Amino acid sequence: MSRTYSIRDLADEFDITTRTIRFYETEGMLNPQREGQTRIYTPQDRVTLKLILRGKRLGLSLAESRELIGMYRPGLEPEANRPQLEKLLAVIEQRRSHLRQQLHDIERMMQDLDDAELKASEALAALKGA
Amino acid sequence: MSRTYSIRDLADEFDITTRTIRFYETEGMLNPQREGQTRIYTPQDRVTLKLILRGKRLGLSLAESRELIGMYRPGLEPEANRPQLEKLLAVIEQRRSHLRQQLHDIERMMQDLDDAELKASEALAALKGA
DNA sequence: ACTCAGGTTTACGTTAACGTAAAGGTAACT
DNA sequence: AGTTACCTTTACGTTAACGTAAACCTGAGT
Repeated sequence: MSRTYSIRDLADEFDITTRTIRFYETEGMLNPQREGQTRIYTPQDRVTLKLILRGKRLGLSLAESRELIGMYRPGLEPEANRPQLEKLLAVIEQRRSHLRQQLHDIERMMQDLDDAELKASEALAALKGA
Repeated sequence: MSRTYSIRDLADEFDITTRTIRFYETEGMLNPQREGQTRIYTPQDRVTLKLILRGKRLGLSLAESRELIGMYRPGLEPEANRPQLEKLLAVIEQRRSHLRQQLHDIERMMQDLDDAELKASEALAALKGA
């Protein structure tokens, strides 16, 4: 019922190359259906791709993204066993702490940029005045 | 007057290898003094290194960090010319927008992690109950 | 004199994440 | 039939940011 996407559809929407999408497939992150040779992507695939790219923007490796994305795949061993789940929680906590560190860095960086911008525009103003 | 640092001091403090520090030097980001062969680092150098690493945590390339750090070097052409300053402001604005995007991504990621954590601990609880 | 723990240069190796051809299939115009 | 516009696989190339190893110096301790 729900619509499907060509590889170009997704490449254009997310502003990446088709090569990139095929690469993610060889890395086992996507498994599109085939119509003959041609790849056909479901909305599910599209969501997965979106998650990969979001992770990428945050500096995660593909391997790391794969770990996190694994959790969003329903029906992939619903009765996951305890050790796996516990490891999962650990990963989550570690990731969260990483994000906190990033937030902190961003705050300080923003502050530094404020200072820099101030200095720069002051210097510009001084030049105009001269 | 102010103290100095050996390459090991800095490597230990920031938990990186000496190779990394030397690499940053060949990339023109550090210029320590020499005492014979041996490198001697000033507090200034230490700050520069700190900025490099902060940028790295945020996913900046060394080239990008170098651009930003250039602004913090006092006495390096105090009467910087207009085009340079204007480009600088542009870089800052672009960087700021990138950081905003990252903040957004982090928020959504955190939210997703919240959901995932909930699911995981629910699954764990269910297992314990069984 | 010897060792040893630091430092140094030089240079080749490595990994991730794709880029970039090359060579070819297929469906649809014209 | 020819060209256009997609898609495909295969495979070698590339860049950043270091790792790793070899071969060497050098001052401090024994």
